[in-house]
Amino acid sequence: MKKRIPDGTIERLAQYLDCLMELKRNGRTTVSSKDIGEIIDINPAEIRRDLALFGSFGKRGVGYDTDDLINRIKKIMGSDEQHKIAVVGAGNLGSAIVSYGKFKLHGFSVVAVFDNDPAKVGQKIGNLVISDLKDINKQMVDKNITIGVVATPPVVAQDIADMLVDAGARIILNYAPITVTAPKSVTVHNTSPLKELLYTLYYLSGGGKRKCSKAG
Amino acid sequence: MKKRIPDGTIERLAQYLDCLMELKRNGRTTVSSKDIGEIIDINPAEIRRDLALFGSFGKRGVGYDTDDLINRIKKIMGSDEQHKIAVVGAGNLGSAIVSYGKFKLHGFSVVAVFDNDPAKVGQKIGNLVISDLKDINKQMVDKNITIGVVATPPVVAQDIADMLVDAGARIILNYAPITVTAPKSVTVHNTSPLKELLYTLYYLSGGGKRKCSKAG
DNA sequence: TAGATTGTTAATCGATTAACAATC
DNA sequence: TAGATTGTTAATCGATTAACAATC
Repeated sequence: MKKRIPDGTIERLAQYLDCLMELKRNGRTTVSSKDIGEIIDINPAEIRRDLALFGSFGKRGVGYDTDDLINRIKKIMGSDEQHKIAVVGAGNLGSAIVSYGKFKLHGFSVVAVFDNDPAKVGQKIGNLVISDLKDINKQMVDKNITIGVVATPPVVAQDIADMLVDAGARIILNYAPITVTAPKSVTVHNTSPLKELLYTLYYLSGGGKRKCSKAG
Repeated sequence: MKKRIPDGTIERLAQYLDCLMELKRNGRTTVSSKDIGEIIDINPAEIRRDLALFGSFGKRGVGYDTDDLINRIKKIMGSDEQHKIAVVGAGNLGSAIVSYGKFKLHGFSVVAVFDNDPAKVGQKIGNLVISDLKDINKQMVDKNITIGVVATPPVVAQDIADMLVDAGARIILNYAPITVTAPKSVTVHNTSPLKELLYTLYYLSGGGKRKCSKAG
């Protein structure tokens, strides 16, 4: 099982998981690669091949046990464990992320929000109290937070990312409209509505026709 | 020039553009594929190959004229023209998107925000007045809006997407935590913080080490 | 001219798909 | 047993990289 895992496989795994959880809610106890493939428009052979990279989870002639496969994929992705998130920036974007409901389903929970605006510190988003940015180090260490979300204006985004890394973040998810960097040991994901728009735009302006739902 | 353009090329084109605009701000009037490649960590041959799909924009022995290449790529992507955006949902997420500063640089402008909450209609986000959702059709047609952004709770996201399509949207950018669909003639991009997190998570939990900045 | 860098062809690499024996 | 579907190998397809002649 020490094969190299393609990036594409990881993206698809997240899709399979989403699809399986939906099927589970609908009461399906067993699924085949054909079922999944039809729903998310992926070749069944590719699904089996992706899964085979990690082991052999199905029953020939039958398919996969929905529950079992969900747990397997969660284990592979690491979303079987609890992961704690700190959000920096309590503006509109930060508030939206804190309130985002689907994290819990996948073992993520936002346990801290920081801002440097004294007017905001002490206020609440949902039932989470906004903390002063200067407490970031202490709180992240105390609460064992591994994921940092940057939701600040672009000028300070890199500084915030650095602070998060110093405080022990292993993943940085940056929503500020600028690319931030971090040491190799930290996984940085720079998201931006702009990139997504530019990407889709090409297909609008005569470029081509296609299904469109990339990770990210 | 009627080659099939790989999806990867389109993603990279957006990266090149970002990089070139940065270089331009720094006063660079000429760049080589090697320069760009070093900055964004992409093989120079791949950059030249990507560009060659659309024409021949450089000077041998010299490189590319920064301004010229920016304009070429903008033209290819369609971001040389003005594109109008309507945002549905004037909550935290919608507000964040409306306030997002980098759109203008690339020819996008948010020209309408809708909500169905009477308390919000008439209020302002920045200097844009929130309109009643029932005016969506009229406004989108009148203003010739082609891009619709869904920033609503998940339960209504699909309905909103349908309304946007009816009103003439050619691109739907969905930020609600559910997958929405649309007719083939419309490009849908479903974004979700969750997908991004799941994707990066794998690399945290022992999966692998990598640079990480996919489109979207 | 000598040096640099393009545009493009050919070689490599990796990912997707088809096919099928194994087996439930 | 007959039908279905897996796991996996082999074939296909596409994308990346290396190499280099063209040329600024």
